[in-house]
Amino acid sequence: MNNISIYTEKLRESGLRPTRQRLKICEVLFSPEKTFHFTINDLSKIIENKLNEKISLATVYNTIHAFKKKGYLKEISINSDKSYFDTNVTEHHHFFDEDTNELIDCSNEDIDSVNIKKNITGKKIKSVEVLIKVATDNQTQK
Amino acid sequence: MNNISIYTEKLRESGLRPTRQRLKICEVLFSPEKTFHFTINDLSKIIENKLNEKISLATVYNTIHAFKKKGYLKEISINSDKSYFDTNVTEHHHFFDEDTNELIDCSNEDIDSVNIKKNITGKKIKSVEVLIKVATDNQTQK
DNA sequence: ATTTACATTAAAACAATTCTAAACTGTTGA
DNA sequence: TCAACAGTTTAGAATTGTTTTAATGTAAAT
Repeated sequence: MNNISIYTEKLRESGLRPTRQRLKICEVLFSPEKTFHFTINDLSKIIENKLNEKISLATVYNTIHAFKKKGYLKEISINSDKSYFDTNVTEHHHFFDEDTNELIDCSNEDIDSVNIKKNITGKKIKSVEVLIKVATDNQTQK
Repeated sequence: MNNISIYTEKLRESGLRPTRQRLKICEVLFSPEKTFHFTINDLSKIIENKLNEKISLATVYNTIHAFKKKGYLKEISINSDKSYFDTNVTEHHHFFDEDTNELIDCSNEDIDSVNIKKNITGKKIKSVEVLIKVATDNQTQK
């Protein structure tokens, strides 16, 4: 199965037809061997610059949201001014570098599993994620 | 020391003069015995309804940001569409109820301390916070 | 081919936040 | 006392990220 058919499959699974624009989006999201974080704006710029294709923002938003809903992408809230998405959809932790505003995956082996002793009555735990804020030593906490 | 002078002190510490409007904001933020979470909009509404005072949004934003900068408030990012602030400025964890969009403090005794085995080179850990998303059992993960 | 459902797009609408410029307030010092 | 000043408040404008709209375009199914 080549990449195009993988992308087509993912799009169909997400309830979307495989159009030229959407396949370009897939190319950016799913061809790199490493997972990564991005904003809609980042993604838009990458497509425009590297792939020489101008896709309207509305299409990008629609596609990203469909992928998120299906579970092919995951949204991460670090600061409130924009949304970050993660191509790593497994439950995992993050470092956030306050100097550079960079978000870095934290491998699950690098952190002991978190033990929660008490839960909210009548509720089930859906996810447990740790955010570790880091900065150079002289930096004050944000 | 009565409340007003505490508020005056906090404002001065944050580089702000104690004006009528700002004291009203302090009254909402710092008089309750329990810490709580709020959005700028919440705060604005509370002041308008309960305290019978209409304060312009710009003033609310400025004051809140000065308090945040000084460390009297803390910003929490849960979802990207709005900013939540917390009057509990200690390092602590949260439950987030996906059914109600409610943010609930998790007492430090209810969770074992998180052990991070590996850090980012050249960086110092500024904070480690856990976010536990919960929902009723039949709910799917967001 | 024609029909139909879905897609793309630019532009408008929207919501949260920030900025601006004018009016206001309180303090200071002639 | 009151003029001058520094800091404040405010409404409204501007900005930014996101969503909606409505017109046009495209592809699949009959």
